[in-house]
Order: sequence, then C-alpha cells, then structure tokens
Amino acid sequence: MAPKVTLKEIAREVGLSPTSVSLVLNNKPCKVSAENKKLIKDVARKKHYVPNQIARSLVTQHSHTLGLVVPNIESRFFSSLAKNLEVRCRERGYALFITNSDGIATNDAELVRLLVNRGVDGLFLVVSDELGSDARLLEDLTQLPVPYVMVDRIIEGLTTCDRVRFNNDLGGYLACKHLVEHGHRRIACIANLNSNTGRERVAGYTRALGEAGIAADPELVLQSDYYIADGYGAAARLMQADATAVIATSDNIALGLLKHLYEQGKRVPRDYSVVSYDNSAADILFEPALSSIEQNVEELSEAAIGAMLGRLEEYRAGAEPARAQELLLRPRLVVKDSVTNLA
Amino acid sequence: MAPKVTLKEIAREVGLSPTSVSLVLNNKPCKVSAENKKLIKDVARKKHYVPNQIARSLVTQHSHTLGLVVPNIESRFFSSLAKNLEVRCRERGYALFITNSDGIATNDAELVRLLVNRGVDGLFLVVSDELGSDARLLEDLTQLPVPYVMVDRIIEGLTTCDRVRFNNDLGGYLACKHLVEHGHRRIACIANLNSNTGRERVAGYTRALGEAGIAADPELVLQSDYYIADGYGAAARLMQADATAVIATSDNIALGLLKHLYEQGKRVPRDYSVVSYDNSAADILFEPALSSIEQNVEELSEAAIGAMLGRLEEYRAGAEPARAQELLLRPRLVVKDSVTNLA
DNA sequence: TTGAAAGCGCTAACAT
DNA sequence: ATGTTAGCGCTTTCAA
Repeated sequence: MAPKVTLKEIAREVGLSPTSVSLVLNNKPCKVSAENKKLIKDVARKKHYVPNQIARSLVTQHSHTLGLVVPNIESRFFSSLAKNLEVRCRERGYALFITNSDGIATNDAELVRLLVNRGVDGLFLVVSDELGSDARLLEDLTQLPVPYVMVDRIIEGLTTCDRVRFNNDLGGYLACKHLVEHGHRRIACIANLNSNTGRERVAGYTRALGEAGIAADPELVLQSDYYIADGYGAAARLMQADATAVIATSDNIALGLLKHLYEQGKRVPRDYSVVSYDNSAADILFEPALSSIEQNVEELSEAAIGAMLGRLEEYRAGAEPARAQELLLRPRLVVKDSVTNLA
Repeated sequence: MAPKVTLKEIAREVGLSPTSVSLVLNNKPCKVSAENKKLIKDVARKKHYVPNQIARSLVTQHSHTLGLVVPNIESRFFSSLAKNLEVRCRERGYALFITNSDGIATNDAELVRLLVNRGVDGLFLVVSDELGSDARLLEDLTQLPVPYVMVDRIIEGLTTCDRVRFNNDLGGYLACKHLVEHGHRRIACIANLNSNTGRERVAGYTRALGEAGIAADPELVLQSDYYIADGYGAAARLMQADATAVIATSDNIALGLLKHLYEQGKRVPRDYSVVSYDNSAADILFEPALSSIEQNVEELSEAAIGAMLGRLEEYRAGAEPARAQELLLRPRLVVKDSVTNLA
C-alpha cells in the first residue's frame, strides 16, 4: 500500500506554503507565479496527491456527498432508483452513497445517523415501514442537521420534509378501470395492506369498481408482503375465488403470482387477465408482454434531486426555508397483451 | 433543520472538559465520577448529540467504513452481492458505501478515488472492464493507500491485490458436460467474449466438448454483451444454427434468450434445452424451472469480507503484508427441468 | 506574490 | 478524578 500523501508534504517538496499549494490545486484565484503553479501541479501529480475530502469537509462544512437509504436493493424498482439517482447526482457534482436497510425499520435510523455523521450534505430516504415507524427514527429525523427527502414511501403525519412519490390511488384506479373497460367484473387485487402504498392502491382499485357499479368483494382483495414468496402464497388463495382478472400491485408480487399461475397450468391472458405494477422483469420475460402500471423511475429521481438541490441551495444562501412540499407523480397505464376483452 | 451539536458544547454545558466528555461517551475506561458520567450522557441525549465521525476519523485514521464499486447495480447478481456484503459488513461493525460505475471504466477510477478520499478503510472492486482497463485505473490502484479486493472480475495481470471470484472455466464446463450427458451434441454457448469471465466460461465449454469428442463449431459460440438486449440479439442468430441446446452465460443473457425463444413460439425444453447462469429471475418465473450454474453470492461475499478483514487486521497490527492471494470459488450445477434427455 | 495563524470536531498523550 | 496541549489535513482570513 502506498503511503498517504498530504498537502503539507507537497508544500515542503516545492518549498512553498500549504496555503499556496491549496490555492493552486483548487484552482482558486491567487497570485502564485505561473512557474510555481506548474511546479506545484507537477509535484502533486508525481506523488499521486489526492486531497483528503474528509479534512476538507471538516472545514468547509459540506462534502458534496449525498446519501440514499433503500429497504431492499435487490428489488428492481429500488436498484433502478439507486442507479438513476446516482447518475443524476454525479452529473451535478455530488457523490451518492447507497445503503440498504434490509427492510428493517431500526436499520433506517441507524443508517440515517451513519450517513449524517459521515458527513453527507443531505439524504434520500425510502423508509422500510411507513406504518409502525419506530419512534427513534421519527425523533432522529426531526433532529437531523441536514435536509432529507422522503422518496416513494412516506411516514404518515411527518410533513416537515419534502416528499416525492407516485399517486398510488391513481395507479390502482387505472389498473382496475382498464380491466373494467375490458368487461371484467370479478377483479382480484393482490396488495400489501401493511403499507400505505398498498392501501392506497387498493383504495384506487375500489374506487374504480364503485364507479363501474361493481360491488367490492373483500374475498378478492388478497394480502401479500412485498416479496416474491408472499405473492406466490396469495396466488394460491386466488385459485379459490372466481376472478377473471388480477391486479398485482408490485413487481415482486407479480413474479410470485405468475410463477404460481404457470405451475398450475394457467395461462395469461387465456385463464387470467393480469395488470402488473412496475413489473420490469416480467415485462421482459413474458410473451405476451404484461400490461402494467408504470412508475417512471427517471421522473421520480429527477423530482427527488430537484427537491434536494433546492433545499441545499436555500441553506447555502442562508434563505428562510420554504414550506415542505409533497410532489405526487402520476403513474401511467402501459397497455400490452395480458388482458382479454370479455365485452 | 436542527443545528449540529458538538462535543465542546456539551462539555461547556456540563462544565467539564471535552476530553472527559469524549472519554465517557466512547465508554472508554476513565476516572470520571459516576454522577458526572450520568450527567454527560443525559445532556448528550437531550441535545441529540451525534459524534462527528469525520472529525474522529481524521484523528484515528480509520473510519470503520468500507466501499464497494459495482458495474451495474440493476443486475440481480450485483445487487445481491451488494446486499450480502452490506449485511456482513454491518455484522462486523463496518458500514458499507455502495457505488455504481454504470459499466464505464473511467468511472471506476473516479469512484475509487472518491471513496478513498472520503475515508473508507478499504474497498471492494468489481471492475467494469477487465480487458481494456484504463491506464488511469491501474495507476491509481497501485498507488492506493488502503487495501482493496477485486471481486468477481479481475484485471488480467494485476496480481498485487487479493482476488475473489468463481471458477468460470469450471462453470462453463459443468454446464456443457451436463448437456453432453443428456445426449446433446449441437450445443450453443452465448457469452461475452469481451470479458475474461465470458472467455473462461467458453473455454470450459470447449473443454467439455473436447472430452466428449465433439468438435467445437465456431458457429455455435455467439457473442453477447452482458445486457438483455444483447442476449436477445444473439438468440436471433441462434435460430440460424441447428443447435438442440444452449448455454446462456449470464442472467441478463438468459433473459434476452428466453424472451426471443418465446416470441418465436419456441418452448423450453421442448425445442431447446437451456442451461442458464445465475439466472435468479428466470429461475423464479419459468415453468419448468431452468437448470443453471449457481454462483453462490453468500460464499462470494464471505470470502471477500474475509480477505478484507485479514488485510485490515494485518495493517492494524503493523504486520508484514502477506502475499496477495486469489480465491477461486466453485460454481455448482443446479439441475431443474430445462434439459431434455436425447440419449 | 506569498505565508502565518487559527480553527473545523475530535482524540490521545501527558500533566495536574 | 479531571484538564491542557497538540495535532489529524485542510481552508481561510489577514498580514507581510
């Protein structure tokens, strides 16, 4: 391992002060002679000098680094989000540190603290659990010395930070309406009722049924956590009902559902019409392709970055903080070939 | 936003020195009176004191933080790796910062520098490109002031760091041998020949053919990058050949292949026998499930962490660095139902 | 044109 | 049982 080389050492080597070296290496306006400038840069290169960002941020009080906490980096939706945010941060001169809470609420609090005390300037937070949020996290969040924006999922009642997410009610509504318009009346919905996102999607689904004059049947709303195995289990319960169509309200749920359907020899859309949610993997694999509710991750990332940069700028300028805002993005129905027309 | 609260402030508030406060908050053995200890802790809690890890690591010269660079966090293999490493790091008291190079070799160098100058104690590196590795990266790596371990992919000829990866030759060999044993003789292999991993897998495939006395046919080796669209394109070329079986040497390649096969009305294993590689998504979705070469991510993470911790400890103890080692993990054939017996 | 000095928030010897 | 001092590597007045 090569030794760490510091500003001071290169100052000593060129025979100038650390101040001068700092100034020229940061390309600050200064009156160091052209030849000394060149000398400094040459020596720095030769010795592979890398400025210690940690020391720098200790004095400047910012690191040009942002943090992200996601519940499950293995989920395609979150890994896409991470990738998108990362690229956009980089374009704006910020580094992004991605962390994974493993879906465990207490980890949220730990990671938030970790990122903050490692000097991030702000953070993007996708909470693990919106409902039974642990008190510690809430307490910590209100005391945070940096701005944070809640992305995709929000903690009910926490309105002191910017929030960016999709309109889940609309998503559920669009999915259901699409099926209704194709003559379906026995429409099942597999959702995670332990989450706000899931509940809202179900609310939209119910609303669409209502508008169509179809009575909501509790038997057709099937509980499933956001993991493939749960979707699979819910699909088994679906077999008991007499549905002609199913809405799978997350990518993992859709994967579990489809696996079960195929194992049972059921085919889409022959036996069941399916509208999935965000189902990139199955979109790719399935023939015919699945109609689904798209949540555009680019849009989500862009909105989140926008909110963050706004706060950062506000803070930098010493401005009075504007009121926290909630951005509700519109999901969109993408029609493919997984829905049969019964009408 | 709450203000940052520092050690000094809480010292002032309790009327003791920063030293004493530091000592008790870090639970170091010290002779501060029990009542003062309590007082310090109470005040710290009340003011939501969070130690500034950045200032701390500036003096201690370590941060208990590690870094990871992956080429594509959207790939299931890498997101699993990230998640596994993260959990294992946490268990050992290290934080893990995940970064994504977007498969761009120059980003590798940038991220490595970024992580190092943000004070990571060591880093895990999955390079973007093993062959045309940019000179900058190599140069930087040899000058790194912290240990790093290359994971999964290695840069040819760079033997000064620990390397942990799977035996790709064996993987290709096992896949091909399995097909041979089921009576297949026209076996195609879709691989990324622009990568070491791909070349090695093809080498194993060729070796298995040789052992079976089957002449290798260059027409049956199809080039594909590690993206779904490329696998899809390669599959189109496959249609020209008279293969009865195909080996897809990555998860994304398998997804592209399967999509194309299904679109063409081909079925597995009726029309083609398939052995995939690491194909978690398709494993889940497909009925029948795909036989594949499994690369156990847990094993890979564990080995990588082991190597890293060894180096860290070595360094901490001021020991003479041991010779860099290469760990070659064994992939394993998981037989499911995607291979027809022709024999 | 350049440099000295102070300080970011913390820890670690060394006094007291 | 507690405090002083110095310093990690850097930036930033301010003085020369």
